[in-house]
Amino acid sequence: MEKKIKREFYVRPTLTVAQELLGKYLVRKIGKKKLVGKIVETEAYIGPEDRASHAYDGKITPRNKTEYLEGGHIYIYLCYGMYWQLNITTEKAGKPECVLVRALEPIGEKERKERVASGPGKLCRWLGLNKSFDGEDLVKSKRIWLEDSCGRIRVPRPKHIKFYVLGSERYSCAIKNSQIVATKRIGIDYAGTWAKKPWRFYVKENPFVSRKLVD
DNA sequence: GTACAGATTGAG
DNA sequence: TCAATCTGTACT
Repeated sequence: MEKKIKREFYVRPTLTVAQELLGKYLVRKIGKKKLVGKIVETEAYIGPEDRASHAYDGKITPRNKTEYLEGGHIYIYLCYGMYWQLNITTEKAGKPECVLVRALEPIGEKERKERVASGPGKLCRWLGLNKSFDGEDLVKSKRIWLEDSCGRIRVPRPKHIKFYVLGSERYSCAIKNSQIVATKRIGIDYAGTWAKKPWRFYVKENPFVSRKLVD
């Protein structure tokens, strides 16, 4: 039933993963309820060379150590003292590369219209993510993972109903190349020439991308 | 121990 | 345009 995305997907070049993550479904299970969102915006952070990366110059600290895990793990940290930032590691263990998930299009009847996950901080707040997810393995976790499609969505329900399915609508999972927009990354102007790299990717004209620099 | 910046957000 | 808010990191 569930088709979790496997390790091989993540253990690849970061720029490839960052683009192919667009259109994938992030599933978060909280008790019996599931929250699902389609990834519509990402940013790539590439290892010791990338001045904007927390692993710049090979730095390893208590905060960023999970960034060095094998692809498919979560690296999460607190920013500005109040917002968590969800990153998905890529490449082999020891390579500190990751993809920052910046925005989700909520899937489900009620949330569908609201921009509750349009921004890296909002997204973590919506999904209830925090430090306890640092190092979590998306390939094995029972509380958060990714899927290629979301044909059947279970949504929060009254207790007396076993569960119900929201429509039978199937969403396409792959975003065509022509639908992917690449821009410079947000909030890292201090990174010199690295700040200019077009390593932010989002789905063209999608209303759920984060507020800044929308099309 | 103390200082300070930061991969943000929402209100004004 | 700006303040909220606090951890990690660098320095004394």
